Amino acid sequence: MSAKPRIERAALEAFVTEGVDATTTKTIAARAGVSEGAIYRHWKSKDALALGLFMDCHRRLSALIADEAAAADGIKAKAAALVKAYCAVADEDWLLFSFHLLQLHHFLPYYQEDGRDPVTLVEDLIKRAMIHAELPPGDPRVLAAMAIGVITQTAQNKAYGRLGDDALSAHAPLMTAAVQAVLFAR
Amino acid sequence: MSAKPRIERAALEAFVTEGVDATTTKTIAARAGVSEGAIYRHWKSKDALALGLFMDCHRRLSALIADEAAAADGIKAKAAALVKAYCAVADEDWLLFSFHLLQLHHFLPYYQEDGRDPVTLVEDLIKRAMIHAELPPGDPRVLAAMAIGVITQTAQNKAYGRLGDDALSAHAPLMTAAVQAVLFAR
DNA sequence: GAAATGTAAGTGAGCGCTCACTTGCGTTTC
DNA sequence: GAAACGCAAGTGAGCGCTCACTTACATTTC
Repeated sequence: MSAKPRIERAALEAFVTEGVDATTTKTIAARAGVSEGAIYRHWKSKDALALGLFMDCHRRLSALIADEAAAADGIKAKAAALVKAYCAVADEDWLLFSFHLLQLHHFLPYYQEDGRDPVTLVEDLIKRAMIHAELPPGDPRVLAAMAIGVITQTAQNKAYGRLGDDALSAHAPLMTAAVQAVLFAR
Repeated sequence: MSAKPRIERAALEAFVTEGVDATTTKTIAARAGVSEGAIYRHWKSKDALALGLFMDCHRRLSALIADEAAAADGIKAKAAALVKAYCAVADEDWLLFSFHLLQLHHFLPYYQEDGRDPVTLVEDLIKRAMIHAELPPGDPRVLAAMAIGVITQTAQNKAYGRLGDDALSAHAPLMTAAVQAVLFAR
C-alpha cells in the first residue's frame, strides 16, 4: 500500500493522543512503517500535514452545516438537522473528527478569517430566526456559543472516553432537545 | 519586585497566546525581565511551572464547585450558584482562568485520576437529583457534558475575543437559564 | 527511461536546562 | 559599629540533545 494514506492515519492517531507539537516526525514515520523522508514527499512540513488534515475535516463540516441548515425549515428543524449531520460526520470517521475537535483551538487563526466558520454560521441562523420572531430576543453570540457547547462538550467527553463506546449519534435525540431548549432559554 | 510572580504572569500570557509547547523558557524570561536561570530557582522545569499554574486554578475551581453546590438547595439553585461562582472566578483573574480553560485538555491526565474533577462532581449532582425525582431520568454523563459545555464554550468564545470586553458575569443570567433548560430537556 | 516514490544517513538550528559566579541583605563576631 | 560570614535569589554563557528537515541514492510505476 502507498505511504500517503498510512502516514495520514498514523499522524492522526499521534496528534490525537499526544497533541501536534508533542508528536515527532520520527513517531509518525515509525507508526506508518515508512521513513521520515516519505512524509516530505507529500507534505512541505509537519505543520502543513497537520493543517491539511484539519482543514479537510473543517471544510467538510462547514459545508455540511451550511447545507443542512439551508435544507431544513424553521429553527427547531434546522437544529435537529445540524445535530444529526454533525453526529453522522463524527461517527463516519471518528479519528479524523476527534482530531479536528481537539485541535480546533490550535488552528483557530487559519479558519476564522473567512467568516464561514461554523460558529459564525450558527450565529447568523439565530439572528435570522430572531428577525422572523421564531426566537425570543437575546444575544446571538452567547446563544450560538451555548448551543455549540452542548454538542462539542459531549463530543469531547466521548473523545476522553467518558461516554463509553456508543456512537455519538446514539445521543443525538438528547442533544437535539438540549440545543432547542438552550435556544429558547431566557 | 521579586521575580517569581513576574515569571508567573509572563508565563501565563505566553502560554495563553502561544500554547505551552510553543512557549520557550527564553520567551518567558524575556517577558518577565529576568534571566532564564531565575525560572529554575522556583520550578524544577518548564512543565512543572505550567502544571503548577494549572493545578492552582484547578484546585480553586474544584473546591468552589463542591462548596457552592453543597450550599445551595435544589438542583436549579445549585446550577445558578455554580454558574455565578464560576463566572466570579473567571472575572477575578481572567488570565489565569483562560489559561486553565484553554489548557484543560493538555493537563487532563493530571487531574482526572482522583475522581474530584468538576465533570465528575456535576455528574454526581445530576445523579442525586434524579434519585430525588428532581430531574426526569436520563443519561447523567451526557447531561453533565451538555450543561458544562454551555458554560465552557461561552467562556472559550470570550477568550477568543468573540464576546467583546464584557465580564463573563454579564452573561451569567442567560447561561443559568440555559443550563437549567438543558437539565430538564429530554 | 524518466517521473514519482521511498530510504538511510545525515545536518544544524534551537530547545530545556545547568552551573560557576554575583548580588543584596540579615546575622554574628569582636 | 564595622568587618566577616551565610544564604537565598538572580545571572547568562554554553552544553547536550532532540527535532524538523535535507540530501544522495535506490526502487517502483507506466
